Amino acid sequence: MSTPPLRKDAAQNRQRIVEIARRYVDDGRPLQLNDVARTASIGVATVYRHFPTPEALLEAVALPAIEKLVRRAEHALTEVDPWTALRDFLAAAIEALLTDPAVPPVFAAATNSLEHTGDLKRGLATAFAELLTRAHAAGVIDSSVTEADMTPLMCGIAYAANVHSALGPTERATNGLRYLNLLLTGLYRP
Amino acid sequence: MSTPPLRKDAAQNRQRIVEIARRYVDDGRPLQLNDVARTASIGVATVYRHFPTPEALLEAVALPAIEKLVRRAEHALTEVDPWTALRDFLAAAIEALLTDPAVPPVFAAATNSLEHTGDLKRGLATAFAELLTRAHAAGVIDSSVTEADMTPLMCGIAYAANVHSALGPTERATNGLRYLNLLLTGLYRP
DNA sequence: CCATAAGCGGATGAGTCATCCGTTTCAACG
DNA sequence: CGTTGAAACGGATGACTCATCCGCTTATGG
Repeated sequence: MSTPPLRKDAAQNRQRIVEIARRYVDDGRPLQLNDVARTASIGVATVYRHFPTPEALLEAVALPAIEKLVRRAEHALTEVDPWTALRDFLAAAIEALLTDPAVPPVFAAATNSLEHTGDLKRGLATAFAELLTRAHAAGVIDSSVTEADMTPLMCGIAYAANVHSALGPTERATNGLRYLNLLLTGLYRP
Repeated sequence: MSTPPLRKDAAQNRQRIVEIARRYVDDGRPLQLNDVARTASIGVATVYRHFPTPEALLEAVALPAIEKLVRRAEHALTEVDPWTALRDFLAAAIEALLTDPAVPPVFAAATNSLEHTGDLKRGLATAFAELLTRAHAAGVIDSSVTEADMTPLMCGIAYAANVHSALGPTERATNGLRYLNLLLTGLYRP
């Protein structure tokens, strides 16, 4: 599975493509590979070689945000109170989903369909599972909720916050956190 | 605003188009107007004349389900206990969203962009508002939740239940109701 | 039965997508 | 250094989707 390191020019092109793609995502423009290639003044084939599909490119764009979230998860695992740990991590996840438009599709995609972020997402799932196990053991959350529910629920909250396309980023973030609080209230068992 | 009645052949074609489109939706095939036209053995232009965009066609497909939900809302308004009324109606909404794949996009779309279901959706919003007002007055739900939150939250739950594309319809419905219950627990103020 | 407006259909041009293959560039090695 | 082969490049191209336009057909009501 080990890939030989990219040639210098290839690495440069790859990075440039991701940078351009990031702008597309931030501006809400559709991520069309031909279009990205033209903007980057790079041959279409080069773009397709690096990223066979728009999803693959989007993954690369979302990578830093996902990595950051993984670090947050690791940090959450050092928190002693299971409820606080879970709550803080979920808030971080919602923040990532609402802050970076590249994140939700990657988060929602099936893990095994992902080339670049598959491992990271599996890591997140493990962290989720651990946080949930602790919370269950402490008896602070609804016992019927499993790890398999968490990603969908987070995506659902982010989706709900984004449905009002008229709202600005700030209101959407606020709504996302409000919705998360409703869910947390529903989960909590004092 | 009153439209003269359609000519007989036109009405027939329209109905046929919607029927074919319904199959597409049920099978999860993308609703491409050219494609629908060919399947229906009807000229492309005819389809475009009746439904300028795929969204418009989807609306027509979703119409019966939305009408049914409106009737449910009216029924809920006759229930005396505000909490029961709200809960039952929300369950009906989730059921509609999860049962009919045509419903979620229509539900999530901005009301004012809709040709056929705009009035119905406004009616639903009014019913929602009334149910919420009663629940607030009775002090049984979180006071910060407004009518504007309800549609997004319902869409979010439906979305969460559908993220696991691997699951069958039954499991998805079950999960949707579980998620709704979590939300309801979070909303409830005893 | 006729006139006419409403409706029909499919050919077509604009636009997007992704592949193929001849050319160029990098980097390892003598 | 110069050579060489593999790696990477690029853009022309054919397949495909989209939606419009306009000449033809059919329902309807007088």
